[in-house]
Amino acid sequence: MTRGIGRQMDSFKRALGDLGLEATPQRLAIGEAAFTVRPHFTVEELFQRVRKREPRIGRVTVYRTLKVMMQARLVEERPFRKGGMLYEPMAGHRHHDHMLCLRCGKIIEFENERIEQEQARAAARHRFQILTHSHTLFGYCRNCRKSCCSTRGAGPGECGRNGRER
Amino acid sequence: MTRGIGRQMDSFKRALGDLGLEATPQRLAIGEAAFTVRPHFTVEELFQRVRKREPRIGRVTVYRTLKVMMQARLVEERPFRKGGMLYEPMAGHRHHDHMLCLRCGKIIEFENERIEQEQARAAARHRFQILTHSHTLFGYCRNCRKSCCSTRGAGPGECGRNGRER
DNA sequence: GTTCATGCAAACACTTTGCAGGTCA
DNA sequence: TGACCTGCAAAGTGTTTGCATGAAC
Repeated sequence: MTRGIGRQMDSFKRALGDLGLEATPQRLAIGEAAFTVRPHFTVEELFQRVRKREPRIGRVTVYRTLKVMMQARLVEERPFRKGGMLYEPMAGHRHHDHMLCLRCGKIIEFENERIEQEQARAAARHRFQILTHSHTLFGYCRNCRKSCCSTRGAGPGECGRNGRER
Repeated sequence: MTRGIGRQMDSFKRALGDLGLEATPQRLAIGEAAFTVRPHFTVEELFQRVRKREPRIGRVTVYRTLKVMMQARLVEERPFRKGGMLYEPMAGHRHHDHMLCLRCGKIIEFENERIEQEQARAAARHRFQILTHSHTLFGYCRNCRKSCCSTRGAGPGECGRNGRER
């Protein structure tokens, strides 16, 4: 199931038009890859995927196109990892937040309407206009907390190396 | 008012001892600077501040000491900005989350007990053990939303350059 | 032929690593 | 002397920029 990639591509093409940019084969290939690759991807993953179809494409074009897609709000940038962003396509997704396992790197999505409401209320109280937000819980997932230290006080990194750290 | 820097330094010294590390003048200077510099600082800011007192200190030592302080949970890393982390001392602070103005770079702290509760509930539902979390709203602060476009759909960067972007 | 987009290489910013020298018991 | 720590320089990583080439109207 491709969760409406046609519609997402249509939005993308429309966005390109709106911004006065051409729908080049490279941009379309990048868009298609971004909408079909796994839901949280790095630039490098996207690049590798695009390369399979368009071997002559450059990393730079991926960066530039991603920036366009962000402007059009078709993807969002997530500052999960120290070196390098994770990207996430927006369309066809309900809004959600994330739990990130520090050991195995697993990403769990969750949604909570009450948090969204409280968040909006807090912003209103400060006359702050929210454009986007990022809410991420870092810790250990169901599996990793078993095989690992289980006291709350212990910091990550004390249980041996984890999948995402180096 | 220095919000208990003596106590924070004590915790730091204890943490160094616990980790089998020596309380060298460099480490202590970095600790002191970290606890007295503004509440969200970059490595560079901390480095410059430490340098005033200890001109011969190196950037590397700042990085290394910051890592120790993170292990001891005396500071936390915040992935607010694209290139480079922001650090925040923990002790003497009640827990809070952040609103970050994309135009002027202003950081507003807020706390909301109900969000914390819901967050804990969501984690429990997934058997996820939270070590830390990051909850940040990106948008425009009270002042910048006035002098700027005010439609929700417009993305950052369309209103002229902002303070933190380049 | 002009305009816009691409892709290489280089530049850039942040962080980590290798290693020689320094400090202190 | 030995253990640990520091600081320089270099390497590593992710991202952006400069510029010559290339494609499309």
